[in-house]
Amino acid sequence: MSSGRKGKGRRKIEMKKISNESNLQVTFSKRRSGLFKKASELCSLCGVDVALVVFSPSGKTFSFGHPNVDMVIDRYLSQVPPQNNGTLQFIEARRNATLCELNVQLTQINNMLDDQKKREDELSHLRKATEAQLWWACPIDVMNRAQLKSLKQAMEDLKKLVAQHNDRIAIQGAPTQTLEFSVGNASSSNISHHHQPNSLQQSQMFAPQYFQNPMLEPHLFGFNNIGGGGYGPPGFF
Amino acid sequence: MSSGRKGKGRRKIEMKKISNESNLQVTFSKRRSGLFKKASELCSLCGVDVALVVFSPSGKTFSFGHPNVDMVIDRYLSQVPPQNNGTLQFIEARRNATLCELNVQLTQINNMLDDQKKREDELSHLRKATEAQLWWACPIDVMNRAQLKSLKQAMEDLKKLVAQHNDRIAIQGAPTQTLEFSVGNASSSNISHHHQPNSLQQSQMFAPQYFQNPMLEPHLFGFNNIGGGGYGPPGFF
DNA sequence: AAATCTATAGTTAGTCC
DNA sequence: GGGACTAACTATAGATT
Repeated sequence: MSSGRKGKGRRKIEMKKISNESNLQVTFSKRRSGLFKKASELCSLCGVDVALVVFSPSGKTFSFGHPNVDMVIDRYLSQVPPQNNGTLQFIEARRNATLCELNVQLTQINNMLDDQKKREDELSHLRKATEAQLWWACPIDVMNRAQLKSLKQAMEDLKKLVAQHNDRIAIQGAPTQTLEFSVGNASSSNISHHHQPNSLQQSQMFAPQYFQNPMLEPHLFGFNNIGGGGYGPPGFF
Repeated sequence: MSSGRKGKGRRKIEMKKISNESNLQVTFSKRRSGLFKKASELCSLCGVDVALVVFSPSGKTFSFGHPNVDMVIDRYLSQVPPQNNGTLQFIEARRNATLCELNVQLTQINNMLDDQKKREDELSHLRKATEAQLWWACPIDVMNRAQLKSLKQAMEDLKKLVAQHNDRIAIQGAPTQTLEFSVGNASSSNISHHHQPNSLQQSQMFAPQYFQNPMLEPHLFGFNNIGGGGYGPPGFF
């Protein structure tokens, strides 16, 4: 009774995507639980703000936050935007989604203004005609026309601004089933769901992951030692 | 070899906020590392999307995400809004903060447009009247001038609003020190920093935590067993 | 797919640099 | 703050029900 007993108890596993579907599901559940527990413990012990969001392989959403997810996300988002470069520029994508509506409205406004301008022109024309007959008419209408012209210019500038702005906009949709549990003090648990018929969006391929922080010790994770292509050398952890 | 040796090695700790400052700091660092590692492992093993954001007691931001934090936040945010009811309605509070201003501006713009339209109508009316009967009438010029003038004013205001609007969209506030590490496959690591002098915003008091998910087993954590007030019974974990 | 079990892999509290 | 150490403590892979 010494060596052969390798079949029982925890065994080390390679740190790569689990191929066995059902195995993956089990591991996901267990580790998800562990992860959320750890996060909660970190809050409890250190009283820090934490947000954790996990999408299951089947597209379900799990999240935890102290004081709550959105608070933390907000805090996070409010400090990231300055980093408008490259990868992070889409940060406000969703924010801009609504902006898109605003742009639509602005466009409408522009259209209306154009119409107006047209009518103004008509008016101007008419007045001109009138003026032609009224020798004592004042030349102010010329002034008016000039004003209208600059006005139109202004509007065009405006339009350009909005267009630029619009370029920055991206949108994506897809609601998901979500459910909340109040944890800890049970004062304000609220539960709500909505449905989302969308199927899982996980890519089988791994996209690169990012650590973003001032001093997360990469060496602790050994990530800086990774030479090969995978997520990490087998058994690294 | 039995009882006295309590001084060395890990000891169980109560699951409540650590009072000793420096102790807390150490624990925070260690557990933060562990948490991020676990999160990363979950990604590696199950290939799921994860976002994790942690604010240190001193206000520093640590984050991890697969494929990256903002992607996941975006996904998360894009599914929560439909749930506009109750507690969660404030979800986009901050996000909407800026949007709110924009809406105010739009409203103003719309109002101005309405005014314009009204004037348009007046004008149109007047023109009709003029056209119909008084080809020799002069007063329209005056009318036109006044109306056009105010119109121009309106447009100028509008332009100003839009300009402001644009400024605000470009960027606001508070850069933060942030650093990213690419994890796993080292293809697109990008690193960037900036500073954030903000001090810690943690409340010493714990606000309630929330779990938000479809089936995160609360009993696994024992949270549903909590009768008292705290985060959990001492030694539960 | 979830609850339980078990042995073990992995994490971390306390302490010293 | 970070690294190293040790001994405990915890999480969990795999099997079972």
